[in-house]
Amino acid sequence: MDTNQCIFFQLAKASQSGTRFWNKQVSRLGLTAVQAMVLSFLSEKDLGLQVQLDSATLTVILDRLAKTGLIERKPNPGDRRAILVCLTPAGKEICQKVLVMLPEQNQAFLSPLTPEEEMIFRTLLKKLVSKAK
Amino acid sequence: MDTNQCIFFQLAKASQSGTRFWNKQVSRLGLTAVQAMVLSFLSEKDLGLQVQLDSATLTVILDRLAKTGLIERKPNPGDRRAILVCLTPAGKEICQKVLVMLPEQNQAFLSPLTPEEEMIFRTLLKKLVSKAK
DNA sequence: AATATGTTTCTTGTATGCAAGCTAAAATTG
DNA sequence: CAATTTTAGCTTGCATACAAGAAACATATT
Repeated sequence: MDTNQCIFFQLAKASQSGTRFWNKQVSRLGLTAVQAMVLSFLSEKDLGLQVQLDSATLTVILDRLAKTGLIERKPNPGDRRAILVCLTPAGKEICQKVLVMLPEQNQAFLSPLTPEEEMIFRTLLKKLVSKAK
Repeated sequence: MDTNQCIFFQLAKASQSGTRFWNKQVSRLGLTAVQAMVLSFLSEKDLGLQVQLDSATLTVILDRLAKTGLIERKPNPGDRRAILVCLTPAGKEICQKVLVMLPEQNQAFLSPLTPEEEMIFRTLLKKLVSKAK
């Protein structure tokens, strides 16, 4: 079997290609690809639980976002183990910009595919991952 | 736009899912996912140029493979800047096992898709990445 | 031959990603 | 209600990923 045909390899390279693409855009805001993603998740729900990031990874990313003054950790009144991750005013401002760029850059990256192909691709991607252990 | 629908995010998670899957298999050989991939590339051509890895990244990976005695760096007679990466006997042995596992585990990971869907998926994946900047 | 330019590898520094293990605080159970 | 188990976040240690740049060597040009 040709190693280039390895699906693990291909997915990794596709992911890297997408991350590089997205990274170029958000680096103008002083953010990394993952940081921008975390910010946009924060704008949706107050919790970063959707991020599917390891808690160890998320801790460090939040550290950096806190250091640059975009988020704040606040105590959670209902559960003293937990924290509330809140956007600062500066964080809200940048987050707005990210939310504008997100659909634009998704479109741009997906432009090699026709709308129909995009839909099929997204469907198959979801099907593949949802059943993976 | 729902951040979960972000293609960069989805590709990253699909890639991580695949890497975790493959990692579980090759960890029994004492290898990481990337190390196993590099070894299988070495078995094809003498050069690791197909790996599409940053030279900085590759250097460290080769360091680890050399430390565990699976590869050796040899001087390249034709170009004194370059090196030849060679499999040691131990490296060849493990590489054989990797090459057996590779198609098996590809099949296993892709099992949520029908053969037809798999073909479409691979085609679209290639189309997407080949035109990405 | 001497200079300029390009190439190959390595080094350094920064940023994820994850396993393993810790602590404090909940939630559960007897 | 006291003992056990679970959970949320953090720390540490290791393994990619990549930008930037250094060092050594090769190639092209003059």
